[in-house]
Amino acid sequence: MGIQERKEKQKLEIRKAILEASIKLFKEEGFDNVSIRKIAEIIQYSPTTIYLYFKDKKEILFELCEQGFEMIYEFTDTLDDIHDPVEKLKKMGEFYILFGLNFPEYYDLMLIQEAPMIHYSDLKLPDWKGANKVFNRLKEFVQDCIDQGKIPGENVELISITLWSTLHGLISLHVRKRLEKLVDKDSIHETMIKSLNWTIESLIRENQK
Amino acid sequence: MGIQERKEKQKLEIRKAILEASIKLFKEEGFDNVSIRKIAEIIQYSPTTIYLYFKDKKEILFELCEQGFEMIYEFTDTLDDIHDPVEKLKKMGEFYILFGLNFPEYYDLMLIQEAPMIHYSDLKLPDWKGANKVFNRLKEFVQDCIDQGKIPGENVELISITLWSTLHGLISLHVRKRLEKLVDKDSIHETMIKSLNWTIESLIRENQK
DNA sequence: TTTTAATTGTTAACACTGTTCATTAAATTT
DNA sequence: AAATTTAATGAACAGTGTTAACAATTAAAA
Repeated sequence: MGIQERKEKQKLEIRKAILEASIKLFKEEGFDNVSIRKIAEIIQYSPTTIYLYFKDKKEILFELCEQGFEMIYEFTDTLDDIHDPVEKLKKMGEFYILFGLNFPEYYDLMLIQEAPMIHYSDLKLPDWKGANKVFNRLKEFVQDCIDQGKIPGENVELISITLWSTLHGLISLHVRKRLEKLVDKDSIHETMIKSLNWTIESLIRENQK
Repeated sequence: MGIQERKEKQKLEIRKAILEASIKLFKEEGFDNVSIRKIAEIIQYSPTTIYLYFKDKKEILFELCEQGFEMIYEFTDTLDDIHDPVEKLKKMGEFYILFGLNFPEYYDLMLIQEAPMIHYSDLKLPDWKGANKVFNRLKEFVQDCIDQGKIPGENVELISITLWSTLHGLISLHVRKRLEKLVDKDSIHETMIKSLNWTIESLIRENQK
């Protein structure tokens, strides 16, 4: 089955080339410039060829998302040094905020754009793999806080999702150009950090009453 | 200046017709079907005529947004009966959640879509008028809570924005098809309500320590 | 009242988009 | 060498927002 193998390999290589071209376009020219025709031009194939390797554009965007979540997930590994779980939580939140502020287009694609999610429901993939990896990390950290008696642990899931929602709310308001209408433009990062700290602190204080 | 007046009136009428056609399309056929050509067909003018009354499509979308915020704002008036400011806050949050769940496309346009906000930065309008009206109401309620000693009042702005962000985070995750990947599909509303209550309760409890 | 000027509306076109279908070229199997 | 499967493509579809050039209508000035 040497020929079959080589063929599979070639197929994967073209897939890879398509993805790399997409990422290049995405990073250098922005989301709006990731078009099938432009990808095709980079890899020197006709636009229709892309449809032999990906079901549609959404499937390509989905792969870009996964890459983004991997970036966040990899960061969480660097938090192993910190022993205080509350500090871990804060650092994770701070990184998440910085990710949103520094790579707004990635954040947009990963958590706001509808297209990549429609792909999921089509193929019924293991649901939102990359995001779930990150979310599970968050839940671990919250659980650690509970285990060490730092915060009251009634509902890990709810606490985690509320924490995430707060940051996602702020970041997505910013990414989609709304936060600067409510908050001074120069204090957006500060506001997010304050909001994060205030939320976590109130969790802790509640436990200390 | 009778002629001028009549002309202005006619101009406003066509503007109104364009907006009404847009709203009709938006409500009946969804956001994707609000196109300049379709609007033109409804009002029986050529597509280019629309550009005599609106700078671009974004300006039309902006008007739809304002209409949506007015819907929310009008609801806040019905909260005058409630005297407990905490209850007011909760009811406002509950309504906001229902708005997001019942009119996801409106919510999307008002708080997620980029297009209507780009219009703002172009014309430097009084910033995000409708949304600010609603946000000010929220701040009033939070201030009431502080004044009546229900919650600690260090930073009204920060508390308000954090509360809003939490709900916006949840709703926008839902509207953009992410929440169902983290939470059981049937308990989305429940999760939102729990998250809202938990956030407000922790605010109150913090004060009672 | 006639001519000039300004406003209002339209047609055609541009430069795109994602996607599909029929057709051709290449590689593999019989 | 012929038949068959696989890979790749060109042309086209049906749409998008927007603009420039042109025609028609209306108002103002001569």
